[in-house]
Amino acid sequence: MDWIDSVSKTVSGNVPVLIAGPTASGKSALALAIARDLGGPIINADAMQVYADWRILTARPSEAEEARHRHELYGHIAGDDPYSVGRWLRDVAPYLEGDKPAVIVGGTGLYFSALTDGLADIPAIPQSVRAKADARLATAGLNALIEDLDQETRQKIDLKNPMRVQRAWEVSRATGRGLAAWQSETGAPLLPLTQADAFVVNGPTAWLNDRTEQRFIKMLDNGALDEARANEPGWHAGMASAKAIGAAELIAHLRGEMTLVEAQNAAITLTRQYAKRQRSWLRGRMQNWRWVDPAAGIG
RNA sequence: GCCCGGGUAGCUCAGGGGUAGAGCAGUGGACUGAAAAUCCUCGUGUCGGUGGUUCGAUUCCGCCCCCGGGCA
Repeated sequence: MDWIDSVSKTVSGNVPVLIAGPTASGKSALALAIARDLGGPIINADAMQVYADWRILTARPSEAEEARHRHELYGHIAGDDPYSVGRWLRDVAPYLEGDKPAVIVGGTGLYFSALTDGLADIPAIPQSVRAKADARLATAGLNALIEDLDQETRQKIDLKNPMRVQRAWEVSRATGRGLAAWQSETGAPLLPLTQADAFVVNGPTAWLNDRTEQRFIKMLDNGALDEARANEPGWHAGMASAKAIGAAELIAHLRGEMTLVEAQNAAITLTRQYAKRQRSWLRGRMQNWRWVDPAAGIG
């Protein structure tokens, strides 16, 4: 009996199953086994796998896999359509109701935390406000954005982080209220942790790093370059799906700006760094989840 | 064999008589709508070896070893 069977046995079958973990940890295989047992759909909780254009590069389930079992929220968003945690929460909500429990699996810690801890009910920010923020940042600088914030928000966020500052600025500009005020009114979560079977799949760093490397090589074998070739014509670095690790590198290679080996090495390093950030999030915020180590057996 | 350049952190390299520093990699962390994003923290290493000069050498000098390039 392998680790997947061991873990599957501990699932109650009455509540949704959550499976988080760093890339290449083996969480998809666990999700498939559990979903088959329970009969419910597999729901994506990965910020990049929602995009349609990089199936191979983002390690999305193949068409064959999707034919074998029901998968939702995979590749349902166009690559140039900005997505967000908020949209994801609205997307998952219907699947929490089914009579057969859903298995929600992915590597985006923020999505899971928003699901089980709640997310402030802030209206969507119009593109025009994002554009204004971009312009102000470019011409007046980060400090100008910071000066526009209310005191409470200024104390709450990381002022050295341009994205956090810009987000706060956009919220205040678009809604007339500070981000901190909104967040202090965060409502109850859609799915409290107590009403789910939650697992973190994680192995030793060296084991994970090795799998990360093997997996990228496998992606190339599976046609990642053809995928890049297909995406190249309309591709631009600013589009939402361009953040998929390896996308910019493969495109650069196709355009003759780097060798395939360079592209591969860069992508592998980027993936390793990403997995480290994932581990950091999981260790910090998923202490109450059940930790499973595929390299050692059940945790 | 001779001449020139170089041998300094895992890698690429800067520095320079008072025992050394950046970038990258790596580490730990933060993160409530861009999150595969974004941001913060952490740098002792026989400064190739060995003799000498000096109060003191990784830094100057001699010899040796290795790597480039050039001349034969």
